[in-house]
Amino acid sequence: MSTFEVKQIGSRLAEARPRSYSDQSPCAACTVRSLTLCSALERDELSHLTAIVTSVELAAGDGLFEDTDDATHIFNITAGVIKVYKLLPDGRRQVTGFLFPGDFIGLERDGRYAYGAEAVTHTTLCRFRRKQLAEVFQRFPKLERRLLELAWNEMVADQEQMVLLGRKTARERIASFLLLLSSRAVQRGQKANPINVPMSRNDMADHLGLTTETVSRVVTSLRRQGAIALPVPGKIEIVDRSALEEMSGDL
Amino acid sequence: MSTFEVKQIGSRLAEARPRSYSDQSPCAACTVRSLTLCSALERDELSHLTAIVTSVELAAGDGLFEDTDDATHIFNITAGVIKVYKLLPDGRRQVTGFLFPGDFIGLERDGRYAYGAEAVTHTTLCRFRRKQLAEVFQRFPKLERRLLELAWNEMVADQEQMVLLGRKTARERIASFLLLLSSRAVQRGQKANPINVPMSRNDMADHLGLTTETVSRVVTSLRRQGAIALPVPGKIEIVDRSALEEMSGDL
DNA sequence: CGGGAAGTTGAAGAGCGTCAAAAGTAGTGG
DNA sequence: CCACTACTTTTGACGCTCTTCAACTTCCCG
Repeated sequence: MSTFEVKQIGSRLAEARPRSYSDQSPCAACTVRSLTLCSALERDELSHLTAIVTSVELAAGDGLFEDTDDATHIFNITAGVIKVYKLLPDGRRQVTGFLFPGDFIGLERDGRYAYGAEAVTHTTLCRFRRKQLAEVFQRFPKLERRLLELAWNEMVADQEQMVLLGRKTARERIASFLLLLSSRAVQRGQKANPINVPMSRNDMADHLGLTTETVSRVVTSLRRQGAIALPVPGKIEIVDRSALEEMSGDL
Repeated sequence: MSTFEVKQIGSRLAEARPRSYSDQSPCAACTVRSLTLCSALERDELSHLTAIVTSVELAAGDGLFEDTDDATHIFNITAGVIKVYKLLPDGRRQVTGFLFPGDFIGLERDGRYAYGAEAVTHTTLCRFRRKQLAEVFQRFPKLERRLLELAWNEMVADQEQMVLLGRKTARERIASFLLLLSSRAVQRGQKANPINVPMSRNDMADHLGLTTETVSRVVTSLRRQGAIALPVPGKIEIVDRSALEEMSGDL
């Protein structure tokens, strides 16, 4: 399946039901509302958002946008996992973040997106046109305050990631990353232990400033030493959490 | 001079003239207003900010706050350079950013600062109590919008830094850093060429995920190859900009 | 001047990357 | 249901960049 093909699927869905939303108010049933922008509005105010929102659906591997695209929209993940990345001209890639339900995507720089974004798993998103969202912001300043909070949270996470990339060893990076995935799962109301790790070794490597081979070796080493277990591909079980925590370098 | 001692100096200045500000409106004469939060307000509205602002002055090497301190204030640099950093328990340090006039400091996490902050050069700052600033925000939502813009700018910069830390070689990191310092100087209305590099090799290293020795070696190498010159300590002249740009990896 | 910090330079070593190949996994079509 | 293919992951051997450790030099500030 080509990336282009599934992008089309996403687009079709998007065009398919822009209006139905303002009637049904799907946001009222949204499971991640408390995590995201929309928590700033009361139930009866949500219609102002539903009126301008559009649903987008992506299959695993689909691109959402590239950093060369005009930053016309902002997205909000409702289900699935998205990776955002930056490329160097020679092809080196840095995955600057993995985003989960409730997270916002669409950082802009000079009218273009500040990064590329691609679905790691099958994903659904809420799509807002920037201009329209700005109008709603005019009416509800508390939305802007909420967006500011979300931005600050992300900046705190970015600080941590810089420590990881600048000062941690390969083993510390993997341990930190697994613990982070676990705690983020808890934040979203999921259980902490068998961690969902839907991204490939290569994506992990590009996120942690390593190579696939190193990630593979370290993960194997952690398994052999009994800190983690790999029951099925895509899931990692934390067997000895305190060992992982010590290895993370943060303690 | 101990860090504690100069902190006292800063504090004394801060207490010394909290009131004089609302009379004189120093913000009206502020040279970096266009870069910062205050650009969101008209001249006659500035009094609402000046009423709650306090001046702080730091000598080079002084700490502004540590990540264990209660995040009671937000600061705005008016002159000088501040470094913000995070420490690992074993002492490894990551300088997550160097901040210049117009930049904001005081990111919070769970009521504490998200990082430590220390003056690189002699520095002056505007200090706002968070609670009081929040009240002014209530009245002028456009301040929040401006803060959101500033936060987004910083997030864009953080993305770049992650690429640098995760995927660039030592040489590319140094070249990128020097070019960034140069372009940031231009943003603040200074000239691009003899770059002010007030931070120590050690600070640079901790910012770029390297060691002092490596920074020193690469800088020497760049000088020998004629890309840069070191007329005086603390200044670096870009002799061959396009060579630096090629070396940065971004082109 | 003089003493301590900052910066430079050198030699040796470690950690991670690179290259290569094998093993495992998933999707496809007969 | 199985075979075929393509991709991902794992494992191994080797090499290189950057770190580490150490000594020396330069630069400040008293």
